[in-house]
Amino acid sequence: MSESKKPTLMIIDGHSLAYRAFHALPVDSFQTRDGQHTNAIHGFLSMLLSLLRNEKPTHIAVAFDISRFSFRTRDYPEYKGTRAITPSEFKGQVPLLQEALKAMNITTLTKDDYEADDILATLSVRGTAEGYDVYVVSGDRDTIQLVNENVTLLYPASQGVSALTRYDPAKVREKYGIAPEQYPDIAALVGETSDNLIGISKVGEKTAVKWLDRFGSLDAILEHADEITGVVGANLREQKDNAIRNRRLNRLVTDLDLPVELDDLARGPIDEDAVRDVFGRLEFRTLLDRVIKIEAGNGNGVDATPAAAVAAPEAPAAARAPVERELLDEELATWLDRVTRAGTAISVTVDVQDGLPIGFGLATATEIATVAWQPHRADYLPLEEWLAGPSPKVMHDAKPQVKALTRAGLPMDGLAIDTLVAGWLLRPGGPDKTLADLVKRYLDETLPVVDPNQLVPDESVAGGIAVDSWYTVRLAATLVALLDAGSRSVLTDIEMPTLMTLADMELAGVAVSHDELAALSTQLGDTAAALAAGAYAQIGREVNLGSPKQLQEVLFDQLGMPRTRANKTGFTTDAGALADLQASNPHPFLDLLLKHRDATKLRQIVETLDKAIDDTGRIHTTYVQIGTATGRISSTDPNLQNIPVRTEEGRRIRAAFQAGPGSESLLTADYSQIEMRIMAHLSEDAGLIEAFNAGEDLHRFVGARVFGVAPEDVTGEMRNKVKAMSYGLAYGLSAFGLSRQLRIESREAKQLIADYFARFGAVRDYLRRVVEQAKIDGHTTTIFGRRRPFPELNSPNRVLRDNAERAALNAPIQGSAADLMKIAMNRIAADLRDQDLASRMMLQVHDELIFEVAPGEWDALRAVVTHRMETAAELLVPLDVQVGRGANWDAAAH
DNA sequence: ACGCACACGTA
DNA sequence: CGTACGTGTGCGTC
Repeated sequence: MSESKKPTLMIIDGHSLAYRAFHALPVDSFQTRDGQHTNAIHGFLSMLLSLLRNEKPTHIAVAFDISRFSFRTRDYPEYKGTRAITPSEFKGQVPLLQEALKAMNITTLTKDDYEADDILATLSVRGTAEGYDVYVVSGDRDTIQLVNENVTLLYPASQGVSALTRYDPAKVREKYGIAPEQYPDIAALVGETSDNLIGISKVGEKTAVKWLDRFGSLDAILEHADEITGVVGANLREQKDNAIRNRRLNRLVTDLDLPVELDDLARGPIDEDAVRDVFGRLEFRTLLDRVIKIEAGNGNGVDATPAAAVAAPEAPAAARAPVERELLDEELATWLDRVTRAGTAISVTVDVQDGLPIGFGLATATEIATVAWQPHRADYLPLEEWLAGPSPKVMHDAKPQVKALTRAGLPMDGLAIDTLVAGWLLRPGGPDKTLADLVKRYLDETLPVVDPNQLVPDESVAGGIAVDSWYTVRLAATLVALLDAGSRSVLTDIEMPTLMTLADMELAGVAVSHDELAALSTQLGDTAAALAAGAYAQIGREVNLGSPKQLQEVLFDQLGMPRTRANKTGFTTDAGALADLQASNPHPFLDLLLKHRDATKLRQIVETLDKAIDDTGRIHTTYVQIGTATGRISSTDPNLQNIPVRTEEGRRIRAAFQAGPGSESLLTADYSQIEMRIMAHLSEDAGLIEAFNAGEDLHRFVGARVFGVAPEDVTGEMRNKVKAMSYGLAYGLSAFGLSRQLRIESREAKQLIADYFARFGAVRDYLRRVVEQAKIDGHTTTIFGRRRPFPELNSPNRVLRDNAERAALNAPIQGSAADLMKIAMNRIAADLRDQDLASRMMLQVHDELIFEVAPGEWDALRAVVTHRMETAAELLVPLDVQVGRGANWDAAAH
């Protein structure tokens, strides 16, 4: 009757748990006198001893991976391809751990060409067959499939290895809503980031479970894929190969040929001498005592520790941050002095409230501390001096913190690493937007967060700014190790200075006239209302002109117009299609609708801008430094990088951006044809280089070559054609696209491309080369070393691959231009400081900068700006900068 | 309240 | 079937 009569088999995934321990425990705090790191061994053994004491297995084995290569990587080379390289501090600990296990008489198992998980699966099946209670201990979610009435999974809690969650079938159902054996079907659909298995787009756990409930299995889901509606259904049909592959790879092998029988795994007496020897070398005194004690309890049946029967949970090991202390008065100076002298990296997190600092979290890898801060208090002087000095600071998402410090009159210097930016350089366009995201991905831990709704802080959750700092400083080390030299120099030489520059620009803001915007809004509103009334009169009823759905009814049903290009919800009503309709089926409604669209769109922009004006009459955008995959910055809240310029009406909005009080004018400076110049440089095309060195109109020069006429004989039409071609090149334009844009026959477009490349062949060679090299490297690289990964270049899905190819040929061009501009901005900002100029950089629109000119500084500012922009890099062609001056943004354009 | 699709502004 | 973004609206879903 008693369950304890049944033998208990415990099978542990050694690599996965040791690796978790490695990240959970500070590596610096666990080393022997001669420098051997031991944190992974310590964490693993500590957990093992708890398991032995609490679960009392009669049989036990620990499985290890032999290498990162297995039959799965042969099947799918990208399998686990995104895993960070194993740190050397970890690798060295594995053999020592195996030695310690041997001394404890615990069998370790490996199997060539398979993973530890497969060993776990095989033993778990055998154990069940032979009547064992089985415990599987693993940090790999794939092992959930092994759970059943006889098999329990012990899975490390997010924090590290000190707490294990017990998964029996009921627990699996509670957590995932499915039976354990269904888990691989879910995982196959959703994908598994840590294994680099991409699932079905837009399908998360919820959707996958819903489908599984409806159809019963992955196979059935795929069979009935046609019955699933909407975008996810389409994605499923398109990407079903992903799911099939994932399912193939996440199926664990249960019939491995292993060199042991279960009987061989019975626990036997430890080799006490060997244990003393190994533990002695590892300098594990406390652990040695625990091993001996457990052995005593195990060996003769006399339990020397009755308390163990109560099964008090193991005290949490150091899987969490060091104990936090608050630094007061002179402690602060002493602490900073000691830590700075030791040369260890310091992370600081500024507690920002309402845009101002109210406290600080400080951390090294082994210590964390908090400091409350109030203005004008002498006790904080050491901290303020440290902040203002060059001592290297490690931060996460530093920009808002730097801004808060600046507002409080605390300048900061010495920003060494922002982990948010470093993570972005590793995976630009990736999903990691927060500290928690990065901690999860790179440390494989869960960032503790204090629940802000909790009135009484939960003491068991060690969260807060000091803990954030501790995670940040550990993260920084991992990220820097993962960055290649080029990316590291981009981080240090370009991005960190840019962060400081952007902080100043955001604080400066730009003066915008509310009066002008208000007048414009009223006028546009009136225009829109009149246009709408006219449009309604034309169709004899009122519809919502902003609703594409209703417009489709009007155009195609009521007015009987020919159908336009299809989109997901029917037929497009975009401006291009409406213009085509107007040409083929003229109708007053179309014209009124288009004009109404223009007016309402502009009014919407005006309204958004007006709302963003603060009480000093300025708009402060937020630049998102990690906002793009190419290296550009983006702008939000409001976006000041898409202010209209092409139409007369639109330029009236620009005119509302003005030189603020106390300044004499605005200065705009932009790079002319920056991307074409970069293409000339990268391709080394002699013709294109000559075009830029000749100094005449680029498109006229190119047109003359392409059409074989003298430059003065290049017609406007010829010029337009080559202009479209030149711009399209860097985007991967096709003959089809070119013919559509220029509204010419595709035969003519093909001929134009042929003629173009006949004269500028090196450009074509370069664009091909970029893609080929990216396929080999897996990434593109800018002139300055910025990388963008392109895993989809080798995708079997042609749409995905073609899209990736176009993005890949564009990335070095757009990215190098972005690098250039950032370098120029940083140097200009430095010059403004060094020369004590009061003029301020305010806006950046990718290839354009806008400054507010302080009285009397025009000449000095113009000189600095043009010089720094022209010399940001030495290319094979000159960099041309156009400068304009005016009372507002529109007038300052040239 | 939220997410998606559309449409459209910029370089 | 041309790259890179952000925002507002409508509309279906929650």
